[in-house]
Amino acid sequence: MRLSQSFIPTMRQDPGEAEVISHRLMLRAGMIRKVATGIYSYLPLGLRVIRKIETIVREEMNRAGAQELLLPILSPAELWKETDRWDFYGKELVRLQDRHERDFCLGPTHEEVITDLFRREVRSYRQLPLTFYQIQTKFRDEIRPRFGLMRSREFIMKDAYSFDQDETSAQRNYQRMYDAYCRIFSRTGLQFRPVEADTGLIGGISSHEFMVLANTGEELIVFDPDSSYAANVERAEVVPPPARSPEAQKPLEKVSTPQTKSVEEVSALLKVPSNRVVKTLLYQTGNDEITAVLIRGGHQANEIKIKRYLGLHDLTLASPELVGKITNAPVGFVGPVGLSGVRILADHAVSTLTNFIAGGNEPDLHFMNVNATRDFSIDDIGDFRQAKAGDPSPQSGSPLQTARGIEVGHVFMLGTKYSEKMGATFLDAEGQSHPAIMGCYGIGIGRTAAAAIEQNHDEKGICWPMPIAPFQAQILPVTSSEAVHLASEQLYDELSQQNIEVLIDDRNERGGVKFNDADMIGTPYHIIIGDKGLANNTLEIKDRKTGEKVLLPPNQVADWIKDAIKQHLHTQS
RNA sequence: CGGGGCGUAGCGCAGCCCGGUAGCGCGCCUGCUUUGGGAGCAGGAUGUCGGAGGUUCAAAUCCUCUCGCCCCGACCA
Repeated sequence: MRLSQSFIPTMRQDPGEAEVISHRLMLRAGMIRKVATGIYSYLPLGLRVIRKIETIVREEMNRAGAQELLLPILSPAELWKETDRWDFYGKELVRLQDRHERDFCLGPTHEEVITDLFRREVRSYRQLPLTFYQIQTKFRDEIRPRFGLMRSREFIMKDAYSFDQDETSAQRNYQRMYDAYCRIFSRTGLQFRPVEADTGLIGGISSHEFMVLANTGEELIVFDPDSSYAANVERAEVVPPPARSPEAQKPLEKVSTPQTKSVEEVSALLKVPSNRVVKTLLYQTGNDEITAVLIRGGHQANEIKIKRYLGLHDLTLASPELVGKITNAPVGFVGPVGLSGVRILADHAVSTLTNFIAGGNEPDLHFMNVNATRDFSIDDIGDFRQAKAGDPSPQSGSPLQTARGIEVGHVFMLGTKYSEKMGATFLDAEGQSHPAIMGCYGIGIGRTAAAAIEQNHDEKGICWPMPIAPFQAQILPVTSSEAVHLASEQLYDELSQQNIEVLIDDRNERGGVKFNDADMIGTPYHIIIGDKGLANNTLEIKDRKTGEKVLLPPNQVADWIKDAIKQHLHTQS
């Protein structure tokens, strides 16, 4: 392709609107332009990357036995009402009416539509298993779209849905998708890690997220350096600490703690390590129901675990007013001693403590030497805190490490949630009717492109991994002599004929401009053609990522490039 | 939705506090010279100052309302 005739509007300056690297570089390299918050146009260069990722996804989905189809973007409210998601999905679901005032929504995901298709068409276990996928534009009216394609409202997603007749087969299908995802992300050339993920209220079976590792990632994951264990912190299990031989219980004591609310303040004032202080969080878990959760100092409550334990999908901390009503104390002085009419949950780490410090339920008061059972009673003990670096791995016991990641894919066992509600059943060999067992599997295509940039860039621009680079090689005629022009055109023809995706910068620009644009666009190989080199009968090939330079006679360049590309595509698949 | 900030030329910004009719850099157009890491000189074009209303002889500037955008917290591919 000729740069002079291409619409690749690069920007010299950083646009003010963009904060994260991938967003900035996508704008500056002329890949995308914003239309409205969280809504972008894909310009030619950006679309090429999107298409490359889609191609890899498509190939691997097909290889895994999934069949491509395309569902409508608009879907009727009736389907969503069947699963209660019309109400449950909330404001994220964009609703609209047609001219007859019938309700529709823009599909944020397609369980309802695909399940509807299934129930209309599939009757027998002989037709199973089935896995469908599509690559389609989704719309979710995100609370806060940001970071360009990383979290947009309109986005391209590959979503797949599997239907199986029994657990075993469903598990096999899940594994097949899991493996396909591993191949997909390996092939994109990205560093990634599958991690155990929260299954939410649907509960149970399995869910994994695929994280592209990047310091700017929004997700925090923990992993075990000595085993395959890795999990989203939201999900990561905390192993209960070993029981300690209890200290002798000391008498309960009141201490005055004016103005000391946080665990840090209390531990500083009383000169006691923070791991002997217990914080008491009050959650409003029903209209008239309050649940207290006890977490040790230095630990963080994990609301997802608490929600799961309580079987709730909303959990809100009690308001300061409410806290005052229940405890006669402001927030910061709440404790379990003397707390009445409140269910008390304790994290494992709290349950093994003796003689700890807790709020006194009066202003400016704490208790010392609190002991469960003697001073108050715990209703339930469980895993209610967030895992952190250094916690023992559930698999090997080694200290867990943390990393940041960008969630680019998610595989999820749905079970029969949708098939039951929507009556998507089949008849087994005995003529018995069963709901199909479903799984769903998503990949954010645009987010994958963004994640690739987060992971592969330097101060000059993008360094695309070969498999998803918009072009494989870029020719930079860097002086304006006729000889350079001829050599460039000749090489361009040669590479094009060999099906190399080559971009030639045939603009009437100075060398510096071409160098900088090429670096920003991030084509893996730059072929620099100038009078200096031609005088020695050489062209210069530069590896964008490593900066390594190779000088070669013009007639050897095409072969060299071809080999290099082959190697890149090969080693990464 | 809560908190913070910003809307002035295609892009990045100054001007606003203290009202007097809009400026800088980059880009763009023309010409000449240049041409291996964002060229030089000369000339030129470009603005409903986000929108509406108000105060005033006079509003980018002050007041009210509104719309849009960005950043920080609760969602998810």
